[in-house]
Amino acid sequence: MIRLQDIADMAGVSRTTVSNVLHGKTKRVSQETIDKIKKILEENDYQPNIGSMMLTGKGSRIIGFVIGYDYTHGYPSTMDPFIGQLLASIQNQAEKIGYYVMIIGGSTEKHVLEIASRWNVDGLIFIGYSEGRYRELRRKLNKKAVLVDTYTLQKEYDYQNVGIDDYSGGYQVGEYLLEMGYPNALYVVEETKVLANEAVRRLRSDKPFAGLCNEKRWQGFKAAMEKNGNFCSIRRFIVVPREAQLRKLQYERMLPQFLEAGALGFGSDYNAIEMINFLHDHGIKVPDQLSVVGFDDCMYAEFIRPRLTTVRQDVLRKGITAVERLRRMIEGETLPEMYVSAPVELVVRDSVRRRDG
Amino acid sequence: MIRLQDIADMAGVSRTTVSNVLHGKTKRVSQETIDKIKKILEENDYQPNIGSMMLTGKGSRIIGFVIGYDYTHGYPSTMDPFIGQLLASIQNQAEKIGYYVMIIGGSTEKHVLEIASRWNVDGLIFIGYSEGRYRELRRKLNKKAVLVDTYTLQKEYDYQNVGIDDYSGGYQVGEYLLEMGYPNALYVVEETKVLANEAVRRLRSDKPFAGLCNEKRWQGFKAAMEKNGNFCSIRRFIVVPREAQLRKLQYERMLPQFLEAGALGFGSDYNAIEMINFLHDHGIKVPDQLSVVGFDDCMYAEFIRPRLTTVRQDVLRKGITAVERLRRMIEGETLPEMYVSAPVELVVRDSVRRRDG
DNA sequence: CTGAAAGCGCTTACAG
DNA sequence: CTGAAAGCGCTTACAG
Repeated sequence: MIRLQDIADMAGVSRTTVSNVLHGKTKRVSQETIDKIKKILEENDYQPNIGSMMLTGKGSRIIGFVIGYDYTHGYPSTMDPFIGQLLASIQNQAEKIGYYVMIIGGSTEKHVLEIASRWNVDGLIFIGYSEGRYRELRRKLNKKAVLVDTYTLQKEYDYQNVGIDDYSGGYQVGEYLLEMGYPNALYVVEETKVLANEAVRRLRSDKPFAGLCNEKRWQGFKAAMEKNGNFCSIRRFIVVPREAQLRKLQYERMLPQFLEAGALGFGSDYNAIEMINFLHDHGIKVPDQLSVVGFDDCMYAEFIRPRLTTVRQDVLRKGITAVERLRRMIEGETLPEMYVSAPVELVVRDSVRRRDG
Repeated sequence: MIRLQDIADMAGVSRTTVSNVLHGKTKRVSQETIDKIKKILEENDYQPNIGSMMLTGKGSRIIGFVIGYDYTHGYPSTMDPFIGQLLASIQNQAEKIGYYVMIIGGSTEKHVLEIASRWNVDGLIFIGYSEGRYRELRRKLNKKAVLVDTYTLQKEYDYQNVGIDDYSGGYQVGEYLLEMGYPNALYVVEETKVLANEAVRRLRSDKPFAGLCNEKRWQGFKAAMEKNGNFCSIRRFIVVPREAQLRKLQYERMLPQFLEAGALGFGSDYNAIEMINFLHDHGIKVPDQLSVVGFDDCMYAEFIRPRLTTVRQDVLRKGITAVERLRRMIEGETLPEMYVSAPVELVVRDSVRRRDG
């Protein structure tokens, strides 16, 4: 490794001057010296030692990617195509702007805290964190942060939310199913820690609330269903267990109810695909006997037969935006808006059939 | 953050002594002092500053996870369920033993080199690297390394390969298809950089070779097909493009050939699933008209209809083993074997039908 | 048995 | 306009 000292030697100046040029503190350095040093820096592809940077409190250029849940759909989270794609996108963008991504298994706050302070990360990106959980952490950790797919009520400017317009996504699903003749369609979502606790309580009271994306989706769905003056009861919001076996059991129990409703909106493609196969195994034809809509438009949505009607979100863009916003915060900018929501779009394929008469 | 100095102050000793206790250099420290210091260390949950550790050349506790390809199946690699699961497993295990995982987009060697030396990583885990590419890197970078799913011919002890028994996997597929009445089955694999270049050349000459897992699988497949004295030509090894559109074109072109063969073994579940749907769209029934076998047993293998017959590999275990071996190398152990291959097992489901007569 | 001191590669307030 | 020196938190050879 080439050191600052080496550069200084080559240029015939002191380390101080090189450092000053490096940091743009060039007010009182001659143009000649600047040019000379810059050239040498270039030629030698100088990279400051990270250990030193950390020690001198100049940040680490590390972005911690905190995954708030260990398992989704009963599999390790990073297996989830959505998380995988998001991570790919974040990693890619970070690399482009000279940051490094360190993965933090975020299931326990203590752990996040420990890694973040030990590594002196410059910023954090959270996925799968509720506002409450984040605030808990926030009190003990003063870092720039971007939350992905978390909805907040309070207005604060030390963190940001990057998401998609989940409400609109849910709304589009609701509207479409209504139009296709399913005024009693259900909305099915996999349980998260949040949903399992406080959120459900708040949901039951039909009051406005914040939480994870799935709840927003339901709210949109509900609003669409109610647009002609009908009431869409909270009972049509079905929360199913995270564990695959238990989920299957619940599906079996609720099958008559599903068939009566005629159509199901899902919070994820994964669950929608799972349902399509579950129904296949029970001799029930999709969409002839039951219509199904997903969310995400993951790569398997086009694979499954019938091809899945779903809501497309641009995960790659989400990752890029998250990194970009975080970078700006790290560099000291104050961003005007708290939320960034990318638009979503219903992709109609073959898993919904218009109800007769 | 609590510093070494703070601990020393509390114990009423010097930093040196604390450091000595920390590193087990306790030959000439009184038991009393040791106990006292250890207790304080515990109580304060002391964690040495990483920047200092890096600066004093004591390693970084970083494991670089190098992903050798940007895209698989035309999607970002970390979206691939296999990579995702492997990453999850590595991350988990690393966290358990106090290491940290940094992702390195490994498509260019220069980049890997730069990050590895700048961060002074303790070790590297490579996925999707050919032996040739790794050796190239190896000359400029002296780090402990574990290669996942790369097969090597040379015997060296400064790196390790962790894989599954791909040969056996291919063999099991070949044997099964033979037994089910398909002596002319084909083996279909997605192109990699290696396959596109040197390996194909070597393959054509039917000589022994090293490369990525897919080639081993084909070798096993071929051996099984040849066990009754028949010859299995290299022409039955079909390499298809990485780009989805091109792949589809090739499938269309080769469809008559596929149907004549009656059965296809695939190098990955992804490609097998893709084929099942491709066939569905062309009105061809699986397994009635064409039998299909996958590889990996990913979570979608049970989802697709017909459920996919495939080779199961234990990806989680692979990740754990990779980290464990790397740790031992980092700690200075010399490991006796170069290869670790986990066994694989054919999982028979519904995508192969016995050929009549 | 224990501690003072030098050094890792950088930054920055300060002196010239 | 430029550089000598102190300091970040740790390790380690060395002196006592």
